[in-house]
Amino acid sequence: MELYVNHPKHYVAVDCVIFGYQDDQLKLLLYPRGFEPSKGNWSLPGGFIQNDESSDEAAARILKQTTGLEEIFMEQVQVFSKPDRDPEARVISLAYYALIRIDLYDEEILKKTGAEWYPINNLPTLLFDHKDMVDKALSRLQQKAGYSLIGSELLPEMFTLIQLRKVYDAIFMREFDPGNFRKKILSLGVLERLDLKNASESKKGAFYYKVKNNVDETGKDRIVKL
Amino acid sequence: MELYVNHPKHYVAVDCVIFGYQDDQLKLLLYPRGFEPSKGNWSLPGGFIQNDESSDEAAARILKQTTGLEEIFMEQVQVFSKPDRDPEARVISLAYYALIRIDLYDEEILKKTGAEWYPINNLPTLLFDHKDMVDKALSRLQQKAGYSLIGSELLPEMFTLIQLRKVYDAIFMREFDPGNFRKKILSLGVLERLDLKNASESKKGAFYYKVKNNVDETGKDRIVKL
DNA sequence: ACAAAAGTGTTTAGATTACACCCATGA
DNA sequence: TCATGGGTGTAATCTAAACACTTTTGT
Repeated sequence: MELYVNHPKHYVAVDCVIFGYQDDQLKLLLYPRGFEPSKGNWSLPGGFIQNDESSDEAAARILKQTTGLEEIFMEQVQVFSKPDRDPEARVISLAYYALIRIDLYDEEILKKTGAEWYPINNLPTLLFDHKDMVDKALSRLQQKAGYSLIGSELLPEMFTLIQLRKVYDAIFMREFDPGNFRKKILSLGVLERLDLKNASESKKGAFYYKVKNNVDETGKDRIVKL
Repeated sequence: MELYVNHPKHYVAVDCVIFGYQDDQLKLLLYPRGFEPSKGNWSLPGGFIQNDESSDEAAARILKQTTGLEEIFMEQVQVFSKPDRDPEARVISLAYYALIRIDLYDEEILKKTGAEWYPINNLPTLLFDHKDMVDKALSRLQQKAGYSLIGSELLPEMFTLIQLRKVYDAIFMREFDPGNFRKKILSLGVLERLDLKNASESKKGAFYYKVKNNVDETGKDRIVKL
């Protein structure tokens, strides 16, 4: 049919805000841009949506290519579409964010591509409107983390409540009260305590927990008052 | 530069979930689809993003075309991009939602196009994935209305607290306690009471209120516990 | 024994909820 | 005056926040 034929087509890109957690800090995976325009700026990993894939699939593909990881939590942020946002061509871009475990990240890729993990509080100048994408992605992450334990995606399968609290400290850029945080999280009923302690970070040792299977964490109680 | 040239281009559409409020109900503006495929289904008003406009501008343009209204509250919902969502061609669609006053809506347009206002609880079969768009838009609206007085966009500039409560009843599909709702809303400090009463809906008459100018309503207190 | 981190308990302030009650007015 | 919605007040409950206290263990 000829219905659509009078309308323009556009390049549609996906850019990924990839969050990791290391050294008590929330970090972002960035790539050096090796060509003009804007050579020298850092950029979010991205790519173009192909004919046979949805945007979710494109985002997963790009994440796989840039980190080696699959089956990762990802979520749409929003579309960035100012006609001149990329001076080279009209590109409509859809931002995603992902939460990954830096300890699973393939170090080889870092070396090959020159990618780096930057602390969220100390980012270099970013390409185009990528800083806006990061800001929006962070506020989405905060929102989501406010009513689910999504922050645990940044940690290994087993983690202590202290580790989890520090992740939340990093995500919300504030310090949660240890006692209150523990009580609040446990009251959600989505964590399972293991018969195993982490002895490496203290003398007494802290119990490991893991997220219960088959638990729909969202829609339950609020973790952080927003 | 030839960097992008190997990648496919796509039609990018904007579809608008247009909410209105009438007869104590939340309603949706729908268009009859007059041609195949899916002739007879109802559809959200939509259009294609042009070369010189952002998606926000496209959404505003489409809203203007279909309702005659300008400067309306609109917000991105999300992208729908399954490769086969439109059987006719690969179309990536970005859903928006808007809140308009039905009383300002141009009746002429209804007659010309066959458009109709449908109660949100009693929708006909919708085109493609438009039902998903509506569901997602509604939950975004609820979320936003949960921490701002955005619901007042559905009412005239002056409204009584009873009218506002009924709008919130419709948005959240539950009944708020009259006394508690009133206290909560007033405690936000974003409404200004006028020296004017609405005598048409009761003997005693209820004071009109309006949203204060220059007040950033968001980020304040929560209205509805989610 | 004691320092240091893990974990528990207590107290207070504030918010939410349910619901009783008073007020103003037209018929 | 009385029925009807508009508007206020209050007690019971729940939650968040601050912070003191107890437990465990390596040195």
